[in-house]
Amino acid sequence: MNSTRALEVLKEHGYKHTKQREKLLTLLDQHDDIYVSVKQLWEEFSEDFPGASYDTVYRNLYTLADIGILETTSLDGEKQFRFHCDTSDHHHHFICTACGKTSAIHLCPVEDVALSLPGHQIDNHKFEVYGKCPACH
Amino acid sequence: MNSTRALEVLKEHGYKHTKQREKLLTLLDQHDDIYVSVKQLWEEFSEDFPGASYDTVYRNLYTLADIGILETTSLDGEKQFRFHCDTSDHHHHFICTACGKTSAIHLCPVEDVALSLPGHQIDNHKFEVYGKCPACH
DNA sequence: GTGTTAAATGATAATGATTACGATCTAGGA
DNA sequence: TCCTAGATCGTAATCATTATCATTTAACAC
Ligand SMILES: [Mn+2]
Ligand SMILES: [Mn+2]
Ligand SMILES: [Zn+2]
Ligand SMILES: [Zn+2]
Repeated sequence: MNSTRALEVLKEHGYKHTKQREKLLTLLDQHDDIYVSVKQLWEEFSEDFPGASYDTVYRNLYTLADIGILETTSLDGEKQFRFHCDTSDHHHHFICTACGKTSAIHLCPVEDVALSLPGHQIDNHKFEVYGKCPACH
Repeated sequence: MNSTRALEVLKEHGYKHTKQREKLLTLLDQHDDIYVSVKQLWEEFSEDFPGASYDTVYRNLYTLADIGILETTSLDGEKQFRFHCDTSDHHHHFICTACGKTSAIHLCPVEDVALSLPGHQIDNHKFEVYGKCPACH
């Protein structure tokens, strides 16, 4: 996923094309494969839009996540955002706790787990590996 | 882990035996294998200690987690606590989103993942499966 | 291009979880 | 019993998230 495609998806969902959304998507493009917090995006956003409402950044990030453009995780009780992966296969991520950079993990144990939990209805799951990426350690 | 053993561990770490801590551990005993929020524990706690400080419950839960008596997770941005499992084997949990009840998952993919991530330093990982337990669905 | 309108933004405040702090109380040892 | 470090209480600060409403603007019809 990238900002150009994201603007199309926004339009498909009936959302307007605003300067603010374009800027936000550009920022997300610059953090490719990296989880970024609302606060950091708002700070970078504010350089172009001084006095921008925090809520505008916050609300748009949640909108983008809602329609599948972004994916999210929570680190230290703070929500983080990044473009949704393009690959069609189900996978998970290694997340660098220093820079937020992610690496794909093409291995998911949830199918095997389901077999070992008879009577349980599995709705979703979370598998994340944390550490330092090659550049950070 | 249970309240009796927990009181011993507290003493081993130089913490005092207080009525409040005893009550808190009793409450945790009553929620065996179930994740409970600070708020819920504080409400139950307040029945015996009207006007109890929220901070007392909160601080003690974090103390107990620090010294390995409790384990924690975060659901909807709210921290949840339960007694640490007695089993010595590394494992993960299915968590019922209706009642908090957990079931052990004796399967961890992190070793295999490490092999597929050369150059990455792996510090920790999270694997949780969510859904409805047999009693709730 | 002009006007219309629903959506988006800005400004600000409310909420809820977490954390901090000083005064008071108390467990546990001398 | 007395002393004191640690624990609790009462209260407030902090931080992320969410809500509200007046103002602005993108998209569309004319
Ligand atoms: Mn990916
Ligand atoms: Mn367990
Ligand atoms: Zn998976
Ligand atoms: Zn594991």
